[in-house]
Amino acid sequence: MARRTKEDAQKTREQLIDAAEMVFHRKGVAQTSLNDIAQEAQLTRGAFYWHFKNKQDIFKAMLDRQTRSFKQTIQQMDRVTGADQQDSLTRLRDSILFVINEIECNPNRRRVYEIIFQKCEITAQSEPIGTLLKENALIGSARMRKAFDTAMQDQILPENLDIDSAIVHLQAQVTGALYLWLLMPESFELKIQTAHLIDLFLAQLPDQFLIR
Amino acid sequence: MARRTKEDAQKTREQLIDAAEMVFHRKGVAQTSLNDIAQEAQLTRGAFYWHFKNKQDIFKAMLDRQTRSFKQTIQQMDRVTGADQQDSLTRLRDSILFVINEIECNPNRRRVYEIIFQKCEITAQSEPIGTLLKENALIGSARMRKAFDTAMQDQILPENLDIDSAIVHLQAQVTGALYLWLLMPESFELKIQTAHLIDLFLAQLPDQFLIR
DNA sequence: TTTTATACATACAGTCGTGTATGTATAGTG
DNA sequence: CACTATACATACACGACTGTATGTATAAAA
Repeated sequence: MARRTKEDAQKTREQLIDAAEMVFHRKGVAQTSLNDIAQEAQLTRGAFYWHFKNKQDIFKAMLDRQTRSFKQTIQQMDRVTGADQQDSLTRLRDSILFVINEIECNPNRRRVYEIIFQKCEITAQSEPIGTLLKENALIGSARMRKAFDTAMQDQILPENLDIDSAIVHLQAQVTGALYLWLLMPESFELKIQTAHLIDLFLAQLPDQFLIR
Repeated sequence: MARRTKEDAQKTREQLIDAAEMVFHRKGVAQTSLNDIAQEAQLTRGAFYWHFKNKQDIFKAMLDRQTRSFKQTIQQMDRVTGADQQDSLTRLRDSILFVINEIECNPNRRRVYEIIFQKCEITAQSEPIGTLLKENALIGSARMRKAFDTAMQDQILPENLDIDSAIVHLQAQVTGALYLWLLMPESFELKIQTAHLIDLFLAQLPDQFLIR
């Protein structure tokens, strides 16, 4: 073995991240040694240290890759769904269900989400995972807020809707369903129940959550 | 220092569990060494190994203590709430809010729940945490099922209610709210929003979730 | 009162993981 | 073509943590 082309090097970097994902998922982040990752990728720690500073670094790289890939997928979906003219609430519904479907059916995404929810520790010294989780939650609530705002402008929702409460409720429902399903996938059908959840929520939205 | 009475020994055991709780919460379970725990308790690893087999063992002991204490607290609450005759749904509502209030306001419970949700890894080789989480979820859903069943017998709920769906929805809502609040306690008021959540859910329960 | 088991503290050995230093074949560069 | 930087593999040094062995003062038992 010896020096490869730049493309080869990029490939081994990806291989290392792939391997990290697998081992993190199998053993948990803390219980994974750099040797575990290198072995899984059929490489040595020499290759690892060439591409990454330490475990923290590859963990961050893994999350970054997932985030970027997911954002791209969602953008593609937005372009498709945004094209046909639906009301903003239906678009919100569809995009949430799209995300849920991605996590359920795309093994890579599911693996990373299981790592996030179950296989890593969120502490001050183990950033950036805590920050990332909060950012993701904020992105989600921002999207919901946007949808509710435009729905109010379009007279679909009443003026005196308590948007903040509505966001908390919807986000809690979706997050909780995802969390429970990742913990016990056999206990219910994620897509069906989530769809049901959102539909009921949106149906009652105009009547409930009113201020005063 | 030397040998103490049996009561003293029991006390040091509790001190060690207390210390473990604190350090687990601060650094995460995996990043905590047995020396960390002993130091936090103003003891040495000698004391630790007298009372516990290893980190796994004290982690389990910590969870057991919490579970037993929580069950006791809930039983006391049940006796009080069970005394005055309310319908089963209101009792379910009150007991869920009681649990939520305990986790929010009792620092020990909150700490342990933050450990469970954020500061430990759920893997096959790090049992019993995964099993405990699933058991807890099952206990919760069993309580809900019981409440719904008696409510149906009391004609408060219609016969053709889809209990399984209803349980999933309610549990997802509560779990999600708790998860999000423990992650971002500043983002919303847990008790208020959870109460709102449950009330809306119960209000729509007779009309929605019907089979067919 | 002597003895023994207890409840720890201290000391030691061994393992494992990390980070770095060094070696090396080759792709790229002038 | 010689040369250099790259992309790794290998080797080494070090610390940290674990588990156990041993020491010890004292509560409890006899």
